[in-house]
Amino acid sequence: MSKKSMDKIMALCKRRGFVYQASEIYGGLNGFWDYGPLGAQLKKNLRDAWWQDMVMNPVGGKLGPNGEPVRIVPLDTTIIQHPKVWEASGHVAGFNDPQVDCRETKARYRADHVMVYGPKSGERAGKPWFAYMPDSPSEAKQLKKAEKAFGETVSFPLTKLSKDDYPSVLGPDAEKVGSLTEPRAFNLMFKTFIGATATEADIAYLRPETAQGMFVQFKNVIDTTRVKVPFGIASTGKSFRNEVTPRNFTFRSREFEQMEMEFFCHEEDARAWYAFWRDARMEWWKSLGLEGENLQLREHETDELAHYAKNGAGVCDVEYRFPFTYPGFGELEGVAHRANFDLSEHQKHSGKNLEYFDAERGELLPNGSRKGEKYLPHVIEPAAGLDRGILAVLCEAFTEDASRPSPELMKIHPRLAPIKAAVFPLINKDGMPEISAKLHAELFQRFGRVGVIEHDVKQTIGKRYARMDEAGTPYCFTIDGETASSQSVTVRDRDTGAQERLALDQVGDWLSKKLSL
RNA sequence: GCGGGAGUAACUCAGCGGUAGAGUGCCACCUUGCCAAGGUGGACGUCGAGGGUUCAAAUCCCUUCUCCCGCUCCA
Repeated sequence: MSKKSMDKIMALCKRRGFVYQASEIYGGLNGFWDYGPLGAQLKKNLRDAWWQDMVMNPVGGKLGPNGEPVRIVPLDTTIIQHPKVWEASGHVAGFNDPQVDCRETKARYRADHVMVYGPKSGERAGKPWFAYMPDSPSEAKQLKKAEKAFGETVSFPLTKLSKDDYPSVLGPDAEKVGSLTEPRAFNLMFKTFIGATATEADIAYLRPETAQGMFVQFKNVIDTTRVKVPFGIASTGKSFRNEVTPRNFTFRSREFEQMEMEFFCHEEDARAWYAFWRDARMEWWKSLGLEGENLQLREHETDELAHYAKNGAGVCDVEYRFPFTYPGFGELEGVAHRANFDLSEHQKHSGKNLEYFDAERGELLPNGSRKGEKYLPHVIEPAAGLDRGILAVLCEAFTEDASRPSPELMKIHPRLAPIKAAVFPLINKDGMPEISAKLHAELFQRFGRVGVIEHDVKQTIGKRYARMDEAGTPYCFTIDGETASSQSVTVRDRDTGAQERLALDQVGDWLSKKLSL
């Protein structure tokens, strides 16, 4: 897959009603996307699949590393939380990524990523600081210059310099000294006001992730549901980030939907649960048709770990090879051991005790019970992007086959396909439309709760098949000249175009089996 | 946010100071005998938006918005 096919995928998404640009008639809005009729259904199907496999019947009934069934409860929390939630989570500080621009090369850098070479002696003697980006060609180049200027050289982060030093910095690829601007903050959280007066005191933020709602309500869930550690809390919902540059179709949007689960366990068990969820989540994406070399599991290197994940059991990403990342990969879901960072921060900022009392731990008492242990559970967090999942499904499904009369088709997994099947009369006369209408009504009645069953009598059969190919409909049932006499129909497979005959009264059962219902 | 390119029908594009066009798609009717077939007719545009120059602007100038490519970012 290449960039070129991404254009075709986007065109198909618009043409068939999967994805539209938000507010399109007003010129669109950068970083915002709407889902059309097919896309909205596809998105619901993916969200439902997650809910089914994470909440209602976690991991398909597979036992956890403790030998017990996995227990997960759902939660639905607000988009706007108390502003202190984001101070506790580190988002107020962490989302203020200061950036520096180079006036000469027009490059932009994150201030905390830029490093500087200076003299070991501390005496610069009018010579510049030599800035560089680690692991870029500028590193060796600047080191050479710095050694020539200072002899013995040391490196440190750019942010250690004071404001007055910036005019003396030589930018990573710059020729002239002093081309770097001072760091400027870009707050990535959407700001809003609570109440109609809209004063500074009323400032609140739209959540940048759903996770914090689950940590904030951890104690309520423990106190009201009789769940015992280990267990999980799961949520789906919209989150918002003022991305500097939304790009790549829906991949990086400013408003997006997450499917997150926080799994709470004892610190000793964190490693086992981390491995369990990492593998389970990878398997889940595979089960939806993202198989093969376009899907990979990547463990993070220790130096790229987030603030909450240092020294943990690990962090990894389930990554998909999108056409626009090819030959690289882009993140679909992150599985992180967050330790007890979030609970301990909320405990600190709220002043409320969030410790869990575990009656099954601690020393054995003479009466056979245990003394119990109080602790802040550790968290394994599988956090998936719903919109990214949709995008991966669309990219994976998109298939070009020049040998077919309809060269573009969407091989969407039957579980996710927005339209599950279509019913057509071969010709719109000779009694065929009457039979097809009846079959459609039957199927609609039976399968309406899992997806759409389409009925179309207009235009040639080839056009109708082609439309269903692009919509990703896995099966088409066609009433033909033989149906009336033999009480049978043909069923066409979307992916192969192959047809077989089925008894008319067996169609429902056949479809049910194919959809694994 | 910075630098480069582009916005004309739902889509792909032509027109580049003088009455807005084509193909595809869409809708209706006819035709139909398994893979975007054919015929006839029809609907759809303040030429991305706002301002300016001109007798006259899709066309020239300015501003702005959006998209694409880089920097950046990670659900």
